[in-house]
Amino acid sequence: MTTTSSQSVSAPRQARAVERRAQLLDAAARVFARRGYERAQMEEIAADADTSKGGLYFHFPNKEALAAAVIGRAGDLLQRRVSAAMSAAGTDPVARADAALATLVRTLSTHRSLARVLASETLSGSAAARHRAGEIEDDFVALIAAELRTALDAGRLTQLEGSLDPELTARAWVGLVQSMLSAWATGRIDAPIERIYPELRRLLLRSAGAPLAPVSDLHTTTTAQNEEE
Amino acid sequence: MTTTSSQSVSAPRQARAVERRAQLLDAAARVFARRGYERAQMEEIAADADTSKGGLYFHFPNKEALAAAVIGRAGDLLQRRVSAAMSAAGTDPVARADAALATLVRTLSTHRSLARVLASETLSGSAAARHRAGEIEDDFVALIAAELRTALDAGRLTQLEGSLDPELTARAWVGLVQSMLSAWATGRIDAPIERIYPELRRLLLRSAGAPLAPVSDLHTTTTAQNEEE
DNA sequence: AGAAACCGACCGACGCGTCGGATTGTTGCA
DNA sequence: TGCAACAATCCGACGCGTCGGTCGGTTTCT
Repeated sequence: MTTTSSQSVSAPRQARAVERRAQLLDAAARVFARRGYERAQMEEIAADADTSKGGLYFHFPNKEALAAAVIGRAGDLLQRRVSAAMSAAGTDPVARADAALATLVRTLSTHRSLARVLASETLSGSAAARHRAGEIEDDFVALIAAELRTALDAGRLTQLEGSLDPELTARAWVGLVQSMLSAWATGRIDAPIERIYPELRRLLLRSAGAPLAPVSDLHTTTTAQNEEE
Repeated sequence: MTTTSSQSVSAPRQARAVERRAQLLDAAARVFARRGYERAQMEEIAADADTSKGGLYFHFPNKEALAAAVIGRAGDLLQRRVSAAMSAAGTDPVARADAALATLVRTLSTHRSLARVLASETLSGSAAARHRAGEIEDDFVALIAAELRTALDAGRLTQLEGSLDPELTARAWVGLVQSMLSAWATGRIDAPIERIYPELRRLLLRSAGAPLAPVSDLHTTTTAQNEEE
């Protein structure tokens, strides 16, 4: 679990500035999502936020920092939502992992652009953003891996043959969720996530030999929903 | 299954030119892999192939066509290898799907740069290349989905609850393989594929309720290996 | 000789980041 | 309440480096 907050460069004091900054980040997320880092132009981001290049550069020193701020904020949002959902899910490791995945999917599916940005920024994107995106992913992997490990120790997972590697399995779970969401966000899958998710969840749980319907599936986590954004 | 061959623009008659073209594609694949489409410079690709920009432009009309040719060739290679492996695997659908996945992993793992290019080009990359990459992925999904469907009809898959969706499952399998390979190709996973693959395979088969060790696992497919590249 | 293949200086568009100057909001004081 | 002085925020024309692509000329085959 790496550092959580990402106040980026300087903490703006004036309330107006904070709001503006958020608007700019929203616009940047949209443009990065539909164009990718390299093709996104500062000009277009500014226009998308109803401001000018100068105004944009007043809040962010350069394109790279802007991208880093976008994925940083996305990471913070996910972090908060997921950890809230996990603690709300109680102590059963399978239930906790389940809740984490469900929250991840639900959050990203309600923010298509974030899903796209996170997906693409891991490979292309500026160095800083790429690094941060990797960190976020690693955090999730660690989170899931921990739950899998305790589930394993508690004998909650059916072992068909030699026990599974929690790290690798966690990495696989996260990777699968990422790739499905990315396919969905780019329209390569057109079905609604409501139909996709249960199936995805079943595949994941079965892959690890976890009991199938222990707790929450899709709408259970009504916790920690009313935040900003 | 979309068109298979991709002779790109014009079929060069002179033998030397064919070879040169292949060298250029190799270099392009390397550079695209380590820089991504946008950051890759024609100059660097040319240098990497021990030629000049002019020489490069003699064989390819522009950057976009070059990228399309790179992923086109990768797609053809995969297509050939995989279909050979599948028919060598006999008629059992699970064995065939298993062989397809194994070949996919083995081929891409021996061509790190192709793995990277395919992974990133799907999201960023030129329009043509992106489209072609999507086609390749869709072809594989269709291939696997077909096997899953017949396996399902033949009752070869354990149904724990409501039967699975072959398309979605296939999409998930391919997505998972892609994301693991991409993580491996970029060094986010450092373990050798020999260690990763068996675990990955187990996860995949278990996720669909397929019998675990029916046939080939890693070294079985000694078929259709000696080709170009 | 003629064609195929190659070279690399050069051109031009494009996009990031700058900067001098507007515009808007805030504060202190009469 | 009116208003100057100051700060915060915003504007957009321009500078300038960076490539993709061109083209006249050279080298290497056949």
